[in-house]
Amino acid sequence: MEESTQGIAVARRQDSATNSGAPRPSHLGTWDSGTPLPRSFYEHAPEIVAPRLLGKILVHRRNGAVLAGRIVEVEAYLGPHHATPDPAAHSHRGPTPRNGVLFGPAGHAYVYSIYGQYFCMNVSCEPAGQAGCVLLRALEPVAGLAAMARNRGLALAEPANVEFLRRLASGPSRLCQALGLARATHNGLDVMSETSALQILDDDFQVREAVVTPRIGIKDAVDWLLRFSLPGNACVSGRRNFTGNRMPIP
DNA sequence: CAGCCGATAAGCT
DNA sequence: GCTTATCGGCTGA
Repeated sequence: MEESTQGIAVARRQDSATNSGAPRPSHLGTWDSGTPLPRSFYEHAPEIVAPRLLGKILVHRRNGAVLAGRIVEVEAYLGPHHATPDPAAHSHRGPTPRNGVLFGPAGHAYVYSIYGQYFCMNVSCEPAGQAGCVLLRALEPVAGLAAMARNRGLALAEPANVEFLRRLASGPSRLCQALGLARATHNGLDVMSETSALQILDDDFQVREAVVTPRIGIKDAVDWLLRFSLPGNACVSGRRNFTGNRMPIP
């Protein structure tokens, strides 16, 4: 599989059987499995882990149902141990009841409520004691689209079109709503556990480059280049015209 | 399409 | 008391 050059990430695994290799959305492709990443994957600085998470699969299993999407947009938030502390990070004033998960071991979900009505999900990075994390900002849905639409209060579009896919999980709180994630049920879960309801899986989808831009919706450190997205992917949140540069995945 | 605005409550000072 | 890592609806161009 490869990253796409237009619109949506592309699954080529089945293309040879059905057409001449034209790009097609990966939700029509064959995502069916994958393996959790090792703990060591998460035990690096968030600005390294964040771009590496692009293309990985976030899976929520609930009552036999599988809701999943490919990660297409992330942001890094630096822990207070960093040389220049990150004023936009929840952890920047040290541990509190809310952000405790961030100071624990790497590879755990930090789910918090925001604006009284939404949730956002991060993955903790770095060894215990260091509170770097990666905010998951957008998915390209690959499984459980009908359930996601229901969770989001949207009408199911069949066959799925790009605008429908985009509305499902393009935004950090849309993502949580689509997958049914909440602080009470998912904060602190280990995303690399084989038995966890919430996992991040690697299915060998290859990503070579990321677009780098400033982070969204923050007031401090607005010029830090810590937002990473899949080049040209339609499910990335916000405006489609990026002014960011491309960088190789570290 | 870009920009503004209100909803709504946990979390922290 | 004040802020907030958002979203969706509305306005105006």
